[in-house]
Amino acid sequence: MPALLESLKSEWVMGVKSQSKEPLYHKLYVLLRNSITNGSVEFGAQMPTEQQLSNAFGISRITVKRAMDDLAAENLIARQRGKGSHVTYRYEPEPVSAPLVGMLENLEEMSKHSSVRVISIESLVPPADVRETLRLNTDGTALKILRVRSNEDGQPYAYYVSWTKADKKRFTKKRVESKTRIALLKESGTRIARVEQTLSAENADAGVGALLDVPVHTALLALTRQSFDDAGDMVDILFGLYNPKLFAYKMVLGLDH
Amino acid sequence: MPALLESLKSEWVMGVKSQSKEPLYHKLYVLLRNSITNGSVEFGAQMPTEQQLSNAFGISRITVKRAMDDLAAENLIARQRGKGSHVTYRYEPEPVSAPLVGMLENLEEMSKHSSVRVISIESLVPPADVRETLRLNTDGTALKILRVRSNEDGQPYAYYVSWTKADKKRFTKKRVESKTRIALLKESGTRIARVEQTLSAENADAGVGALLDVPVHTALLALTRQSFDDAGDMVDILFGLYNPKLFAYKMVLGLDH
DNA sequence: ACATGTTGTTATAATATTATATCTTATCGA
DNA sequence: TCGATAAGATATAATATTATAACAACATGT
Repeated sequence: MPALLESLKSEWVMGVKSQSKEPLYHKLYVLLRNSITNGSVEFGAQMPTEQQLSNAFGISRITVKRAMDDLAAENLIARQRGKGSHVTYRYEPEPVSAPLVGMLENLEEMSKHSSVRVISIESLVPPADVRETLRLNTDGTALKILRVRSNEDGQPYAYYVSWTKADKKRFTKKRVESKTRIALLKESGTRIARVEQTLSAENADAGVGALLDVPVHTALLALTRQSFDDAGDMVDILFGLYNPKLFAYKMVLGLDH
Repeated sequence: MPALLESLKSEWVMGVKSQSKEPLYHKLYVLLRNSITNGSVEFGAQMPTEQQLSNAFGISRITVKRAMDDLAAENLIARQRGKGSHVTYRYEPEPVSAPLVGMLENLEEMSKHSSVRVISIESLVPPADVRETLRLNTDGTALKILRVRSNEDGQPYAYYVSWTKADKKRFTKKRVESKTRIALLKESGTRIARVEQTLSAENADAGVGALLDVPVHTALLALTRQSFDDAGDMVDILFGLYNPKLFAYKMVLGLDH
């Protein structure tokens, strides 16, 4: 038996017993995918045949085929009748990314090179943590705005949820897409005097994953920005999630000591 | 219609159209769960009844029931015939990240409330990307240090990999654990004049996950810190991964305009 | 006791998923 | 051209999932 097949079989008998519930074809798919993406099987090399895997693992060829088809659908392998399946994925030790860098100083600059799509604007009852900090109008609602920001290539890189203590009239879709929320607040007489920001990280859920075009569970850079007016009252809170492949937060510090 | 139900309905019509494929009962479950865990519905409050949700959302009561049953199975609500379903989950406004650390100014402060464990110190040939930016000594090696930082409760919250252009003699395990790397560099005559930091996010792999005591794939706050001396040469590069549950990066900005 | 409101139980139809077998077609070397 | 290797196509049986309906049982106020 070829060394690769031997190695896979060994992993298979381990993995099958531990992880349960998932269908066979999917467990096999994951196993094979890992062997490709971690470089165990090199670019261009032939995968074990359906028959080989079927025999070695004791499952039907069709089930193996299903897993292989899934790999092909992800463009990890190319399949051909009579020839076999060959790896089309090129293993790169470290895919270096050159993300768009945002600095505090040039938030306006940033918006020049990107566009915003407003998903929704609604007056809703906010979650308790927001409700507590934001002082609310009589009906207990605030303006919830969902937005996605994309770069010049049309790739979405940021997802925002904001809660604003403001009038719905001034915040039409059009206006929000063309101006910053801060500017709109200014119009209605609210001046932002202080901003607190917290940077953290969060996993993408299905919804955000779809909007930012990243797989579920991708690590995203998370920003919470609380804006306060002159009186020290919070008038706006923004939660942002950034695709780290496309956006990173850079700062330069000068030291004296 | 009650405000809460109104609010939920609004979210429902949004979410159902965008997110696809998942079964209705699960989408509803997620929607309701969020409204509970984020505190929109308070502890003890009565949930909308199955009939109400069924009518408002245009799905069968049984499907609603399934979602509610799932909530009950998670002990988020208690259900009772004739009475209704009531929230049993107590919303806690989450004590915002314990070590809230700002910038370089209070790095020393931070180290007072935490401890460092050095995993390894080695002179190695760094990977290509590090090697390029760091100007190296004759033998082409740099000092690679792996560390884990824990808070006062012994919980590990940061994992560091650093590459330093320095003498191994000065960087013994003991010394690294008691002093900052910056201070040690200072001793050897290297003064840090400028620092560039980039914040991003990264998924925990198995190794880091074990060290930080988080599940694989947890989103971690990722920091890259490049330190430059007077001459503008980079003398140190640090890659840090932080558990966002225990550490967040906070900054306060005053606005003039 | 009874009407009303609310969840629990049981049954069921439609569809999707999972794993299999059988037959077909393309590739390539002898 | 033939035989050995591969993957593709079609069919199918057993389950699981999803969404529904109709009826039963409990809680509460009048």
